[in-house]
Amino acid sequence: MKKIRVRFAPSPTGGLHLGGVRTVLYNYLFARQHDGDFILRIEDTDQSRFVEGAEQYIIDCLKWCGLTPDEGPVAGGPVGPYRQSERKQYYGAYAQQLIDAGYAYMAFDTPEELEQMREQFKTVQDPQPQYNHRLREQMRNSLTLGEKEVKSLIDAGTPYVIRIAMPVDEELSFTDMIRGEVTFKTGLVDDKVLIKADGMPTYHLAVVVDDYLMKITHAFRGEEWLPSAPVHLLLWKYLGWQSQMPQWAHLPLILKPEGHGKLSKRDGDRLGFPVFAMEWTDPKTDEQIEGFKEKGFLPEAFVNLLAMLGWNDGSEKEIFTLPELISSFSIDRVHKGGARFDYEKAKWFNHAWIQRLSDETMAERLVQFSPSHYGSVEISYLIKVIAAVKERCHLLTDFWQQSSFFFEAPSVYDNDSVKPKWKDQHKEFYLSFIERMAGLKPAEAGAFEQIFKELAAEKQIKPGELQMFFRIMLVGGKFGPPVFEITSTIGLEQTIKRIELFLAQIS
RNA sequence: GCCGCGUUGGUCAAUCGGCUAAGACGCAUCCCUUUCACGGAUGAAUGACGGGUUCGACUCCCGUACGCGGUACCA
Repeated sequence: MKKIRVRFAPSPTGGLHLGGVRTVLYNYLFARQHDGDFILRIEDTDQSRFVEGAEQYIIDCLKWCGLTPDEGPVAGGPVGPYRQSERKQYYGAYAQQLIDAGYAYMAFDTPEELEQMREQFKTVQDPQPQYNHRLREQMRNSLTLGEKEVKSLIDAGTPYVIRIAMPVDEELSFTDMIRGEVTFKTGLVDDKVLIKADGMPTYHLAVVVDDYLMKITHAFRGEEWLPSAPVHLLLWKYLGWQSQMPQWAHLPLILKPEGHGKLSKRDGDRLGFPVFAMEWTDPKTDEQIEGFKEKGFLPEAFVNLLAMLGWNDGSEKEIFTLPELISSFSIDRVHKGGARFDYEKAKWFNHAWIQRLSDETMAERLVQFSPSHYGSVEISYLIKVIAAVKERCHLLTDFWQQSSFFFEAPSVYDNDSVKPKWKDQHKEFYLSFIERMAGLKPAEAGAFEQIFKELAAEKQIKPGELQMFFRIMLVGGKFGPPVFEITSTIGLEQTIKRIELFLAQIS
């Protein structure tokens, strides 16, 4: 049985960004495809960084995307607890085991001393000196201090960290599911901290211990973790678990649209598109950050577009449902290179999904999305309206501006487009049009067009020009579906009323 | 600086040695429509560079350049 985990650490500012959701998505697809368990782990490692509500937020986002984990802090499961803060007791013993075996050591250097060391050894060739096999000889740690001194420091309650002792010159390699074989030299990696002075493990120790205890078989993470892979590799080896090491896949990054670096929250602010799945309130600034959900994206489209950013099935198919993704996804078709995010294409996906979903489903979604606009609307009417306007909507928020006139008469008219051409004969035309329509029964709404055209012919006015005016009477401006589609939807009474309203304000 | 990973049109990308290099987004022109869209048609636009290997290289190898990531008691 495969076990695939996804882990999340609450970032200092919170929020679940595109790259994060895509990592979960690929994990999820892989798990479903191989009939494996999909496990959520919350890494609230550092209490000072932990953000209130971040965990629930992550769970809500995943739920919205339809990527609900099988096991985790909410669902529970056999290898819990799933929150790192509740697993503290596990890490210390393993760290001690590493020290005893000579694979790790205690370091008593204060932050100031570390600072000083970096300053002192900084050169042009080595601008960021590392705490590594060379420098550790000169620092205050259990390798350089005598046994007695170490003991007295510990007895005195001196804070210390536990660092891994990276071998001087070994070659390490592993096979990444996406990248193939990747090789590192241990001497070039620093002695990473495993346990911090506050006794909490760092990511490096925590992932390894947790993945082992939880019997994780596969793990996906962002490419930014690749450089620390040798540390994790060594930990698996030193703890004697090498044969049970999970398979890793390092996913390519999602890049800024125009250029340089990873996509960040600030890019969204700057360029006017969301980067989070759902709305997030920054706990420090109280700033509310709109997510894809609030922006008017369908979860189906969101998942679809994310899946295609860095993967495709080799065919021309672009629109995939989640079940289709599960059956077509394959990890070896995931790209190695990062992909720039393109908001225009994202909207195109959403447009495609709006057309794809049934009008009934769209009605439900719209009522949910904007109860203030659609909550009290008759559903059968709403479905008709959706059918009339959906092809011109890219976002859920487009619906109201494309359809408000189906529910209420326009409050402003684009008179600039009317006045230069408006003549008395036009007014006469519409007055007689009202008269003729008044004789109709409400059910004969379909006859409007015929009457309109007959009357235009009688009065010898071009129907095209008349339609322009008619449109503005009905919707207020030059937009919306074909006019007679509108009249037959809003009905006889409304149509007459709107003509009258317009005539009253134009003269 | 060092280490790792990348590099096909503006963007997402197909191609696993036979290429006249797909498709999509975006863009342009035209058609449809006397609205805004949708749709349809057409078009402009791509293998970073230099060496190999090979009958043949976008595809394999080696350099160079460029980009990204890492280089924290952050994840």
